Amino acid sequence: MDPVTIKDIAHALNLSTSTVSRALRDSYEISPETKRLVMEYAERLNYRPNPIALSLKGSSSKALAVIVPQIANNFFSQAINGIEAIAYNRGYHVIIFQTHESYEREVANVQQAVSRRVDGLLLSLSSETSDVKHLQALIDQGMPLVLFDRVAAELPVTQVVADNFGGAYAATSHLLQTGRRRIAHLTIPPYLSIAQERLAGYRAALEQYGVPYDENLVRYGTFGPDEAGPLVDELLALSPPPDAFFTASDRLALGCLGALRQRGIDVPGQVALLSFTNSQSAHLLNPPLSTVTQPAQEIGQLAAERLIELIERKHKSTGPSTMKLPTTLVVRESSRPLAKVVS
Amino acid sequence: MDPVTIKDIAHALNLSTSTVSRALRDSYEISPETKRLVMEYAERLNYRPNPIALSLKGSSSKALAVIVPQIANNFFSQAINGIEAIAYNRGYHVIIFQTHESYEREVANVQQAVSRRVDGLLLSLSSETSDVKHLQALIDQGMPLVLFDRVAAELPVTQVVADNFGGAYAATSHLLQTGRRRIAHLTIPPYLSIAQERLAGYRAALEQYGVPYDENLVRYGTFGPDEAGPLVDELLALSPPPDAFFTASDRLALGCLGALRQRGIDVPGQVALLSFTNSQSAHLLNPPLSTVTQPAQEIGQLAAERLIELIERKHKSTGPSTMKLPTTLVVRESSRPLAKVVS
DNA sequence: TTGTAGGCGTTATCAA
DNA sequence: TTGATAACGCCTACAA
Repeated sequence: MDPVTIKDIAHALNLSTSTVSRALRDSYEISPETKRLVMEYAERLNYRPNPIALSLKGSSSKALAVIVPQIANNFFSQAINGIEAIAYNRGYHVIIFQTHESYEREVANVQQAVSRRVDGLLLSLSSETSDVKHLQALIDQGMPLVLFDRVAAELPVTQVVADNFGGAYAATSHLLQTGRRRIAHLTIPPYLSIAQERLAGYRAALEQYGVPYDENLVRYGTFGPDEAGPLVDELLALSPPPDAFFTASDRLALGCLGALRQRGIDVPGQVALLSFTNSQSAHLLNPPLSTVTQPAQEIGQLAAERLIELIERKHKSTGPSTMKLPTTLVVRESSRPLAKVVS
Repeated sequence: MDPVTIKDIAHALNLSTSTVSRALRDSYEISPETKRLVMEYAERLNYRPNPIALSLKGSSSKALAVIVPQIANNFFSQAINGIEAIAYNRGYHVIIFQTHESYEREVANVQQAVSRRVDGLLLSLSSETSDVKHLQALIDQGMPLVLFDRVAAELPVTQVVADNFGGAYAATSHLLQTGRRRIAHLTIPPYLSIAQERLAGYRAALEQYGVPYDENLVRYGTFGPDEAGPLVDELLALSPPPDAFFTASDRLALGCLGALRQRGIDVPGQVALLSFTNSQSAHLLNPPLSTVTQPAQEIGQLAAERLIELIERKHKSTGPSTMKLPTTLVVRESSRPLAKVVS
């Protein structure tokens, strides 16, 4: 049972394809009688316009591309969730691409998305990406584009991010307030906008408390497997060693916590641990992990909304802007009451 | 800068579109000289065939649809990861659809996938789905289809699953071996194949140990938020109350653990907890959670491999089959050494 | 060895 | 109010 086409309907009803096409789109130039006939028949045969043909014809494809480094990552899977929710409501489909943190794959994915004639792109940069010419080209072509989370401020497009500076500032401040002075920062590759902002927030808090910045305390992970252990060892070998860890991701936090416990270090007695995270089980960890949470789903939703706005009324474009969503600091150290601070 | 088409190349080189088309496909009937000319020019202009036109033409679209209940779920995001890896290597793209556990959306998504002319579908049933006519129709149309994880044995298609029976049997046996006798089973909706198989494994282990099956000890969740608490309360109100919980998912395990701790119940002293899970941090929980792990990524990979096989050589189809991948029981109770049992 | 024509499903333009 | 035709980008008989 091949899909029903306009041609089938035209044939069956002894009409021309153009008449059927117009009837289906409820055109004013078709008689009510013909419309009824066509509509009913189409309904009965469960006619669905072929989106491929529509795309080829040059109108919209009703598809959005989402390009992320990794799906199997709480932040991104939650963000995609938000994107998909909005897209679905507005009649768009979502085609997902993963870059696996590779610049090459990012470029290839962008090309593919374009040749698939998506109506717009949502993108979060790979950690390898420092050159954004491929995105500039996209913008020059007039392709609707919204960046989220890992963005490139120099690009004239809408960007949706969490308040990474504020979150890192709040996190570091909290550690300082509870008496920590040697705060290690275990973070993600330094090209990334979010890494830079978090580092800036961390430094700002240190400065505020008159604690000198020590670059030895900052280490960059690479998304490799089991990378936290060695980095933790390096940090513990410093003298004096850190009395707190501020990590920039779920993965680093879990790796760090595992490494610390394996080495018999009391958390948070000897060393405190606080992390950016989107994991659902931070409060069930041993010890419960204090966290800075990004509103992943909301970021996805907002980004998708902006993109669809851009697509559907390119003319009255309000121009690019950067949207910062607040992060939430949740303190879960067993010794103190549960507290929330919104940055 | 509009994308370059065959027509552009033909025009520039004073050739016909068919000659260019054939030259690009390295057809034997084109002179080496012309081929070189065309190839070089195409290269220079960075020509890429328009996949939309190709799809419309009726050949393959080089796209696969993946339909899952939820992306923001460790099992599925890891499975998609595996799918995407295989698909990418074989030159396919992945279009992802979420059903949000809704039968209606599942049907709609299948339709959409078909009208997007995907070359094949990978699907994991929604928890609402009991009627699989929409899939039977797909099969009748000759559309390549592979089911994974949540499958429907009655459909004559390739199915890729974890050994849910074996995993549940191993898990329950372990709890019985450690002296538990009132083992509650907190699981997912009963329509799902995996729920049934896990229940069967649970029952088989009980029988093996001569422990009578008590249906009061089995409760079904519905993927709602915060649903574990009430279910845990109901179970604890039984007399005698359970001395162990065997949960069927990450979500239920975390909900259950949270509920138990909130109620001041010692885990695993008073009540043991063991779960099917794909979370990365089970060993960092308090207490470390013993788990049965599904090879999510491998399931995705295998399913994608099978699907692509099906697509690329429909003729010598080897017929539908069910593939069961082993699960792994990891015991992490603080009182005993780390052990692994493969089912 | 190369070119011409038709078609995939749809819409837009122009004619009837 | 309806129909014929061309076009989107590509491929493939069939003709030259």
